[in-house]
Amino acid sequence: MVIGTFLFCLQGVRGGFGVELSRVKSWAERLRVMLLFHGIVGAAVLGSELGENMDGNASGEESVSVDWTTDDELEILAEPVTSSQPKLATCSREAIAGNVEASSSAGASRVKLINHFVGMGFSEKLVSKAIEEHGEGDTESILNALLTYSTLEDSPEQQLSINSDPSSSDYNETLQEDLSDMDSWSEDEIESVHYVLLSVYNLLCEEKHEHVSTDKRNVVTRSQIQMTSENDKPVMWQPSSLSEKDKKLLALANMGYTVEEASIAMDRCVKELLYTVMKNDIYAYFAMIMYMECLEIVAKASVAVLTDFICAAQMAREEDCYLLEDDLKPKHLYNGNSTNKKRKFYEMCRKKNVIEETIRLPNPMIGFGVPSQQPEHINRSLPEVARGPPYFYYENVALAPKGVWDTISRFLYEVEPEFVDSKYFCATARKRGYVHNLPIENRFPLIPLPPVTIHQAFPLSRKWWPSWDTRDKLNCIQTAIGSAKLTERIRNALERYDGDPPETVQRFVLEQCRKWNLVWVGRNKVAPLEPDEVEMLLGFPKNHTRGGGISRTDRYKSLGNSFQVDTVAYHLSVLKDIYPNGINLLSLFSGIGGAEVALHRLGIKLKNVVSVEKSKVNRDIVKSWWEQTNQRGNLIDFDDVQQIDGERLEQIIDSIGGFDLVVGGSPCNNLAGSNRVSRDGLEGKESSLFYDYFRILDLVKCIMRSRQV
DNA sequence: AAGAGTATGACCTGTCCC
DNA sequence: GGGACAGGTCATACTCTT
Repeated sequence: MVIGTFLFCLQGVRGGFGVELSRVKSWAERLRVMLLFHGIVGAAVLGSELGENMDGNASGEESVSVDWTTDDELEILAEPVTSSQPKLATCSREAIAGNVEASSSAGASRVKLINHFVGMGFSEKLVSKAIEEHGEGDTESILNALLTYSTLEDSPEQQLSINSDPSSSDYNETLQEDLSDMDSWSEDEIESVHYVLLSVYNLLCEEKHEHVSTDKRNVVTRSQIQMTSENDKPVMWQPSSLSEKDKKLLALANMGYTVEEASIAMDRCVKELLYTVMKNDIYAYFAMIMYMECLEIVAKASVAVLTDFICAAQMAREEDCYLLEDDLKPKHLYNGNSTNKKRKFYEMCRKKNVIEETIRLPNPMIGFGVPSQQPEHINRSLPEVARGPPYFYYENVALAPKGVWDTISRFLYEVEPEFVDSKYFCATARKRGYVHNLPIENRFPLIPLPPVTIHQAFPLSRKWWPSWDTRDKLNCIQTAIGSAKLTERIRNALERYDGDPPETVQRFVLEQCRKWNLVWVGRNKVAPLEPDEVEMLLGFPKNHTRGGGISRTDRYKSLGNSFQVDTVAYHLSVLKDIYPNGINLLSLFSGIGGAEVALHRLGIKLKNVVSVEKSKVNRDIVKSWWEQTNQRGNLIDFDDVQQIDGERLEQIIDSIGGFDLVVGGSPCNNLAGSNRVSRDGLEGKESSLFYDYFRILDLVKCIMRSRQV
């Protein structure tokens, strides 16, 4: 049974090395099956989320438009629900539960209890037996009994008898197919896959021990695998399949490391990589991609890399504790010591070429060109799957933690991000990455061209601008402004001197001016930008965010989170010729409507705009702008991207005839360098909404494709 | 209660120098 | 090549004021 389940998964592992969507989707189901099978409740929730997130249908029904079951899944789903195999039971929990309910003559509570355990992956027969032995009241004893039964069934002899059971012939066929497929695997491939799956499994067991007592289950630990005496042979792992690992351990031992050190290092190598995958709140696609990366990395890991891990492990041991040994809370990845380790880990991997070279930011940051400058070489070829319609346009901060843009690009159909600093368009810097499938020829800028220097933007400030402040561009506009206390301190520091202040004072003042984007508004007086000045710099109409119940602080916040309109408009300008009659726009994370304003200013008619924005204040700003600009199209707004599921999208697409453009800049909170508290990367609370952008975009593509057929 | 003010680093990159 | 250094960053949590 266990062998079958693992082989079932292994087949997926092998198929999952690429990023082809159907394989990833297939994988999610496989992982869910594995997790459910092992009764790891919390992790199984993750597994089930994988499926739900993929078709955007939380009810668990298959979306018409998304076919994420591959042939082999369909085969398994078709298997009889009365099979005694937990693997089968987990494929359709609802179906099984219904079957159990219908066939059982027990009372309601008993049916519920049976459903509960069947839903965890145990067969109805075993569950009934366990309940009879332990009564309905003691669920823990029932669970332990079920786990014990499973352990007994896992022995090869038992496995044989189960497989010979006529009622499980379908399962038998599947298993044989899996086995035959394995014949074509290389030894290294099998070894790597075994090893990683084992690590995932053990890690899950460690993390979830509060739910399931591991000592009563057939958990094969690393120590068990290393046992070589006859009595201690692992139940489910053939020693031959681990020879490569043993060779590595031996090589490390020969280099003077103890077997324990080598073993721990190998464990940590995988655990470090897999840590992110194991958090329950992580989104499915990311988890799957990370998982596949782990497999690849470990498969490629050389002895030299592992020696580095031993060094890291030794260093870690000298310190208080290692995050993955003692505490698996996410925050530990982002505090002092662990971040250093993480960095060391990445550095080591990069040195050893274990991790592929990450996307690097261009210098100058002009993407595929800005009005005043063109890069020397443009190498742009879109993968077939990425081509529109619909066109898509995704934006986020360029200076995100390492690896974030690689992930974003990988999800968005392997399209290379275009990194552009808005200082080439206006008087303020704004380094952003844009992933889009738009043509890049024949772009044109918005007219009139905005001021591109501070003095052009704020001519009145020239009078007060000291010669030693050499700035001609402002830094990135953020969500908070410099305080009055700070500007007062600066004034006090400068008023002590008649002429130019000493260099130390100049340096202090300049540093603060750069940090807080202060401009000179009088003799010795600096001040933060006013909200309307920020609106102008970012390309919005004056007073765009003013009034209607929005506070000054909120204006800064909304503007700080917005697009730079001229930059975005330059990229979107190519749509004007493609859609002379206007476009249907899906705008996710609309904010104050940067994309809408850009398209409007380009003269591209907005036929139907579906706008999704959480902040009511921002939604009101867009609504107000929509009315003031006398738009003739329809503005439909939603407040949460997670409400947008396949069904709703189908309705919208059927009524408006499809989207021409899907725009979105997902939250950057957990990516932005200014965040000192929760710069958690793409898996952060807000920034993980990127996966909703991808989910919705992918749904739109699928639905529109299905409508064309 | 809402708005405004304030203190709170770390990560990443580029540059310089040895 | 690598170490030191400088600059820049779509923020957050708490406290104070109105």
